[in-house]
Amino acid sequence: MLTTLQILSPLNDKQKEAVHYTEGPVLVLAGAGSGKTRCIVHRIAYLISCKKVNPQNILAVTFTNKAANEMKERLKNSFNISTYSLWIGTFHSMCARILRAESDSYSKIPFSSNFTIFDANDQNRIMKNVIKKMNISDTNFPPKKVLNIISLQKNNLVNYKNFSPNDSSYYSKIIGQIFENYQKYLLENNGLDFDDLLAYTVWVFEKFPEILKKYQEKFKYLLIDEYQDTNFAQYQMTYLLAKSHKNICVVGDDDQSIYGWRGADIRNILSFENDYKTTKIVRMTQNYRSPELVLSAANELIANNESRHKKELWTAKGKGKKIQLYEVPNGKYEAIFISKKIRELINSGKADYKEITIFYRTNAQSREFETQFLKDRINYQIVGGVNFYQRKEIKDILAYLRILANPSDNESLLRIINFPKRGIGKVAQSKLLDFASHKKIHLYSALQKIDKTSKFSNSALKKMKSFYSILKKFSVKSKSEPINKLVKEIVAELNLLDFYKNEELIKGETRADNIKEFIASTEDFAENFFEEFSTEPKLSEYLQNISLITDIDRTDKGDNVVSLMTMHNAKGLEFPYVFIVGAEDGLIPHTNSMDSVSEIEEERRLLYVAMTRTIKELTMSYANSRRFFNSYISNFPSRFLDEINDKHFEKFILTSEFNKQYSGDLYKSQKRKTDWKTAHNKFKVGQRISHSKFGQGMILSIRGNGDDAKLTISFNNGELKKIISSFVKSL
DNA sequence: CATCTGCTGGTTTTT
DNA sequence: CCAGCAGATG
Repeated sequence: MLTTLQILSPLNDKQKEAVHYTEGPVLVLAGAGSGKTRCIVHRIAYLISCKKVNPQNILAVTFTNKAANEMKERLKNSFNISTYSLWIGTFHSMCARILRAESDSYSKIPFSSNFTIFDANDQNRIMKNVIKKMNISDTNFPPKKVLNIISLQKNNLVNYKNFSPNDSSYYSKIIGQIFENYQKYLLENNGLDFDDLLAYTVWVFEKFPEILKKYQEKFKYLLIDEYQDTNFAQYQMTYLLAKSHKNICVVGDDDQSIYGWRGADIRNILSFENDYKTTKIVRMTQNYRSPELVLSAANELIANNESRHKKELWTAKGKGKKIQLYEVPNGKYEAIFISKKIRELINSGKADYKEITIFYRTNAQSREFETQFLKDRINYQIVGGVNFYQRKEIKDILAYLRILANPSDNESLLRIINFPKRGIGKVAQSKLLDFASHKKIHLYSALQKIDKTSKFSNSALKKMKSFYSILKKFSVKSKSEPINKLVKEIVAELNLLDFYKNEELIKGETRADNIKEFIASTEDFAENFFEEFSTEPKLSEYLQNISLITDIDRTDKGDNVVSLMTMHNAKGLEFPYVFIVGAEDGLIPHTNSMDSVSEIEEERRLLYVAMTRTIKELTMSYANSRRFFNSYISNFPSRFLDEINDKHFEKFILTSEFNKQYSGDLYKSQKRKTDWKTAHNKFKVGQRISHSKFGQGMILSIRGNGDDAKLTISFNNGELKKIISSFVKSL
């Protein structure tokens, strides 16, 4: 146990205040690099060591599982605190845990504790089927768009029963019906999507006061990190938990709110003091991370936002180097020259791979860097992007595991009923589906119950029986054997490694490698689990942990590599050498996020977040031309660059040098005719319009500027069309 | 019933 | 440019 002095002395006055003030509501407005994480860790240590608070009475919510793990490590290593009974995790993981704990004790909760968590891929598949079954066209109701709408509803605690859009259009009515069918399908599968984890937890708290009371009493001290990125469901959840004791400490920075599009509401942090009358506010404005030139550039940029708490970060660090700003001819050359710069940093001994990072706005931008880095032998790693656990070969194995844990999970069963190929094709599958729905049972038990009286051919019957017996065998093993052993046996029994070796050479090989890595990861998991709980993890323990793990959480291997990631994934991280690429109008701010002030402001915050990750040197670049599918587009430098005084930059133009090397092809692109300063859209998303031929409708999205803008419109007759803006009149 | 092929459409950001 | 998918073929 450490003394109060030992915990507080490394902190500055503001940080001390935030740690010290443990009773009642506290709002910590912590600017970028001001020691936010440190503050939370020390506060937890202070509560446990000095205030003698039982660790099981503390709940700390972080934005990623990675952040949670880092906090646990720091508590263990720096303060010798056991994190065994401490709840530290994301909202989603905490909700999953609560729902698994409570759902079996209450028959009114419409799912049971072994529920499957469906990820974005599953959601897509499911939504496609729902729409198909309803006999509506998926061009009028694109699954992803519909899912997006439903997601926002759920985050605002709207379910299909109380879904009542303010317009009574055909479009909205159908959305309501899709919502209902989708949700019912999830529950039939005993499955939840990400948003359900939040929404059902709030629902449970409100519906069963005794459950709420239990958690209110358990979590006497709440800490919420990144509060600026909470949505209404998360807001309501914390409000309910804090209601009785009000020992709630939220930490955040309105300037770093970058998830508005996901339902996050910046007002949650801006109006915290109104929600809790006796709020103690701590403002932390000293930045310990960035050199002065970088910080003041970021300050200047963010000062252009209207809706924010006014504040200016300062640093005691030296001036540092100017931001290097490069104009390059195109995306390919951007990668070539950055690769060169990185090579120089490494060879000169100035930096190690792991001290360098590249931030971009869209995942697609990573490709050019990957190819170039492979050529130049620069070790790199993509953080985020296509999730390891979402790869086909991994999801197939996971589907086996899921069906064993949750026999109602038809979705997973259908995924593997004919994988690897065992001769159960479309026809047999649809017969099985009919049989199951007729008997009102799920597919797994349908497999068990089919017999000669049902209309299956003898051979189909035999194949399905044998599939059932395989599952049955695994199922028995899953109850006694640890997860790592089970996975190994499944892979062996299905002969997956050989299967992939026979596939196309490169693809098959990486797939086989991924499976091996997956097996290794289950072994790691089992080992860690045993260390912590002194017992071997079974299937259910594994699935509960794995379903919410994302790639960002997995990157802790400490490899010495350059990190590539989106600006969104950069949140909470820091690197000595930062490269921000694609600083262009159209990328940041993104074309799809530039038709309202609030969208532009969020884009500005995103760039602000990216810039303030810098510990030593910041380099930015923009390209004149960029590959877009199979054509080229020309972008202007980001308007945000104009908002920063030139004295912060050292500018380079690489165009002329480049023209000599690469003439021809790459320069066929035409310059965009409109200047962003004058370009504007007369239409807004959500606006109602009319068209001479198709009648009235509502704008769902806008692409491009001015009269050339392409509008996606849902017309009242149910059709979805893409129309050039000049053919449309506002109502 | 499985496999092959040619077409389409998708790129904003993610727990 | 590429993955995923519908429809034709063996």
